[in-house]
Amino acid sequence: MTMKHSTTTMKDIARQAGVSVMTVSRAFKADSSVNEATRNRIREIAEDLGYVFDSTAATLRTQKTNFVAVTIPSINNANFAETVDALSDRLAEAGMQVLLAYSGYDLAKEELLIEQLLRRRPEAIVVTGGSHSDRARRMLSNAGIPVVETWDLPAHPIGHVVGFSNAATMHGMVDHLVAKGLTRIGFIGGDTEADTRGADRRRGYMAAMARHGLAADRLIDAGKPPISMREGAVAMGRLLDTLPDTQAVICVSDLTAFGALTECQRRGVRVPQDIAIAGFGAYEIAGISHPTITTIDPQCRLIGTQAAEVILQVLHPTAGQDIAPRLVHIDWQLKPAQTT
Amino acid sequence: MTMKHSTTTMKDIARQAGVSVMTVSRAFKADSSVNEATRNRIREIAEDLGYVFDSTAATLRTQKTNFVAVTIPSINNANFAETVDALSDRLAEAGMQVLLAYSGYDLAKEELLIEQLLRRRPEAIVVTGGSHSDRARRMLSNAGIPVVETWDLPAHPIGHVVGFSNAATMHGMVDHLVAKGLTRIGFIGGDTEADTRGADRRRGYMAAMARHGLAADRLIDAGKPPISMREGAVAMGRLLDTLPDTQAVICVSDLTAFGALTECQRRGVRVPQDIAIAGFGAYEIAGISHPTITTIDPQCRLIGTQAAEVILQVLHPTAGQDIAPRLVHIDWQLKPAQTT
DNA sequence: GCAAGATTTGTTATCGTTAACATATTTCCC
DNA sequence: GGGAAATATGTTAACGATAACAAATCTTGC
Repeated sequence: MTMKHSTTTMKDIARQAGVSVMTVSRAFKADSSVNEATRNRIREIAEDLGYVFDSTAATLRTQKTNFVAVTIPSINNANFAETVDALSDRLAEAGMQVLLAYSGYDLAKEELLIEQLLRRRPEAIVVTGGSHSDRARRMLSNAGIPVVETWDLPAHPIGHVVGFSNAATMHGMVDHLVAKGLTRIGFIGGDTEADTRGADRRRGYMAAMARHGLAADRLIDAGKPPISMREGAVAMGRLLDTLPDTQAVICVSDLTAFGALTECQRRGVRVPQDIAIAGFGAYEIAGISHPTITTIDPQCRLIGTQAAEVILQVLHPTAGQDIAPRLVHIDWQLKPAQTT
Repeated sequence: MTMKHSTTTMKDIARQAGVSVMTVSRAFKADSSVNEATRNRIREIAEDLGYVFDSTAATLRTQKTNFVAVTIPSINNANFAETVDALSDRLAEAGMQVLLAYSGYDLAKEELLIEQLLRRRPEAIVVTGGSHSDRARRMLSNAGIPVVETWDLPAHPIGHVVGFSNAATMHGMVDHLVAKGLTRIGFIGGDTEADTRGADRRRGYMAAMARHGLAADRLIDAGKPPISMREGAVAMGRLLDTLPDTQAVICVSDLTAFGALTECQRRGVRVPQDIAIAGFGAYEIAGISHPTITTIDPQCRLIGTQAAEVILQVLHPTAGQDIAPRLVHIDWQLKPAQTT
């Protein structure tokens, strides 16, 4: 219980305990051979001095940081939060931590983040999506650590992949709606450039409509991602104003979809009788709103645990395991709205 | 464009450029005196070798990490996400990064996180809430860095505080409902131990009811936090089953409140005519659901920017500024539901 | 052309920890 | 009781960067 501990080091403890610094170091390692009495004495003195282990120094010497860097587009997104949560949980079991950074759906910012993260020498890096700036791709390739791209199936993966085809989910969704006899189907999404996964879904919608011989011309651009509930409501208003005969609308996310739903409720448009509403992400709200929202469950947590699994396998390969890039396909599921 | 860069260091660049390591180091610092031609040559070689600066080593030597540690209860919470986002933005302007960790509403886990974070030698640490384990408090006090407690007004602050009284917000809410002539007011919240802010709100509700001479006996325990929408719906079901004459219900968060709202809709209970619903947090859903939800806006982003401001002031005190612990009061606001 | 000052580069030591090796002490078995 | 094995501790050097100081090179004005 002294003050000014900011600078307490193993040296101080060693002096006080009358041992060498190395013995102190060993006293903190579980498996090392130190006399039990000595170890306890050292631990006590450390506690007393308010000692906090300096992992910076240890990292420099051992070249092991024991953390995995993760980039996501937004911190305020339940989908990515679940993936990160599952990832952290699984990695924590292996004694590793996650260092999280978010890009704000901006590839230039992502590039910057990746550089900053790599400077801290992570053991592996997980990025969301398969679109990155050229320099970001180069840095990732050269980093000499496992790279996992998630939430996407990039055409030219950098390293490992744990994801699904966003476009394919929209094929599934369009098929589902068409099977219900709906043909005049719209799409509410964001600015194509920024949210690459959203853009993929939009393309998937268009391709799927074409496959059914239907016009994919009921596209509402709701601005820069992420598209909020409010923007979803505004977009729905525009759709109802301009194309009132629309029978169904697919939204880029469940939050957008919920906003759209509330706009219908405000206008007295009945859902799903007058218009069906679908989203993406299997957010809690999709299953509990009244009425519920048809959605795609991308299995957020599974993406996280699988990414962790890939990392652990590649970092600690057991005999006979190849070190080839992994490509893990995540099976998304369509969850229809409850027809109560 | 060589391979195996995992170990490229300034030494390698120095050798290739025919200069000393120190010159390489200087070539990466903006203000240092290096011949422009030399600097460019070094930068080129670095790029060529795929060099990535090793901040671990720099940190050890300079004793500056340039990051602030932050703990929040949950990563999947828009309120905390906004606070962290605002905090990051402001700190980024000053060239600092945020290292985020979440405790899962578990004080034992928070203690562990705090220790792990301090080992990385942050310049400052921001924690959510004012309740911590004894050892956590001790570690924070002894850390020798600025400590900011947020989202609360602790009776015995560790260092600086940027927050508000959760109990006071509930006084405001009860007053608001009573002013509308409602007296049979319930509360849906979580397990008292785990979510200390939620517990404070619950206590605030009870005190406020007592102040009005009303019975605070319509308490529904919705389980372990965070209380989801679904749990809110279930809790509302129990309230309607057991105390159908309840006129208003305050929920521990807007998400809980929305779940409660949907349960009313499923049962044909009219909101707000039959029962009024209030929440907490000014989540987007509170303002857009149909009907909207009365809520408390705790000014999440302001908490973040103010916390950043405190940290920057304390870390770089300008002449004449005291270094006394700051106590920043955040003015929450009650946002009534729209009466359309 | 030369001293004084400015600019550029180099040398050495160091941050706090730990791997690798060396040495001292204890245990244990025949 | 002697020596091999096991246990406990110490010494040295290193991880990759940079602060502090030293030295070399270049400007500049008279």
